[in-house]
Amino acid sequence: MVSKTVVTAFQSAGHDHQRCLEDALAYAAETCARRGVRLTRLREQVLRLVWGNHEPVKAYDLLESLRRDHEGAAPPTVYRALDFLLKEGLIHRIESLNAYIGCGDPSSPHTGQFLICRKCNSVAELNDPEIGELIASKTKQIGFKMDHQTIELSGICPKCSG
Amino acid sequence: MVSKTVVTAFQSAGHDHQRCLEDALAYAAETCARRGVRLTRLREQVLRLVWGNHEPVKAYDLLESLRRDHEGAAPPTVYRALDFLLKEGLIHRIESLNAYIGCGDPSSPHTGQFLICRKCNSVAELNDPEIGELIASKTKQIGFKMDHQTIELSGICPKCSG
DNA sequence: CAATTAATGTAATGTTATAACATCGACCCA
DNA sequence: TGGGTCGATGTTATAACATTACATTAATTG
Ligand SMILES: [Zn+2]
Ligand SMILES: [Zn+2]
Ligand SMILES: [Zn+2]
Ligand SMILES: [Zn+2]
Repeated sequence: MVSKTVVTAFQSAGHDHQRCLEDALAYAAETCARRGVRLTRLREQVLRLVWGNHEPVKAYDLLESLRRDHEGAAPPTVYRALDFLLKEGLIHRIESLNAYIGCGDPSSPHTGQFLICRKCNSVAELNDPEIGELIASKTKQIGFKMDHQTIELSGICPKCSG
Repeated sequence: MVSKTVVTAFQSAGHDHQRCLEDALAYAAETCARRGVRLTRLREQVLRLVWGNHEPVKAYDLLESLRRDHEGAAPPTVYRALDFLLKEGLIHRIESLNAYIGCGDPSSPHTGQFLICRKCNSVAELNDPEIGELIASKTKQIGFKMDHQTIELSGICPKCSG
């Protein structure tokens, strides 16, 4: 998969999410295999839950879902899986929501630029190099050595404003 | 005060923070008076504590400080004051740190772009129109009606890398 | 098959934030 | 000046988010 500016678009009505989900899981499995890290049953299940839709998911909601077929799940169960998935770039954390969302392109590490619809809660992810580079150059000008960007944009998505 | 790109710079060694603090408080008082809102003793005290230095401050640290001369302070005491100060644009919330920092230019509402040093914890605030407008134009292109930006950049400040 | 390390289980606790209702105090207007 | 109104604060409890610490189990390696 080649790097793209719109990593995950706002989804249209006809979106085949079952397919979208299975693709993401297959791609994650492949990515982990290539890297020699273990996408265990538990981690895969959490990833599947995060990918349940295109909305950010909260840790304790994941915990509740997880408990449906994983009786002993506790907060560390979820947070450890999330830490792994974050580290491998399979999901992103949305700081302004304390929530997590699947990444459509874990091939190369990136921080992403998130468009969050405050009406329907859906999220699109950009990885726009112009934005990243403009910010990098502006911060460099004032002597700042940037190593991470958090960019979260709140508003109304095309579907909700249409 | 005219709008500036670097709202709050990284501070140099000789920085007269006492002066900086008093200016900010005076400016806040003036701004509130102009708007007809009440910068009460409590709110001013919280603002003073947030402006204690150029590092983000956590709500429960504020609470602890506040209790030194305000015996009955409880979480709502702090959070209500913070809500007021946020609404009036006198402080900003740093989402990635769950912390709060004074705004050097509350004259016009803005969201700010924060440079956060992960070594010394100091923060600089930009309000760079090029960044804001590039992001606005990119998001508009895909039909997103943006109404709020969260931009938080982590790295090493000039003082710490020098 | 032991030894080692990674992953998960389990209990407790720490940290951040809000809800709900009571009281107080500033301000306005008879 | 007294009473009404509304914004601000007090107070108690709890919700929501996250980590520590230590025990146990599973995978990997020699
Ligand atoms: Zn989908
Ligand atoms: Zn991504
Ligand atoms: Zn200062
Ligand atoms: Zn500001």
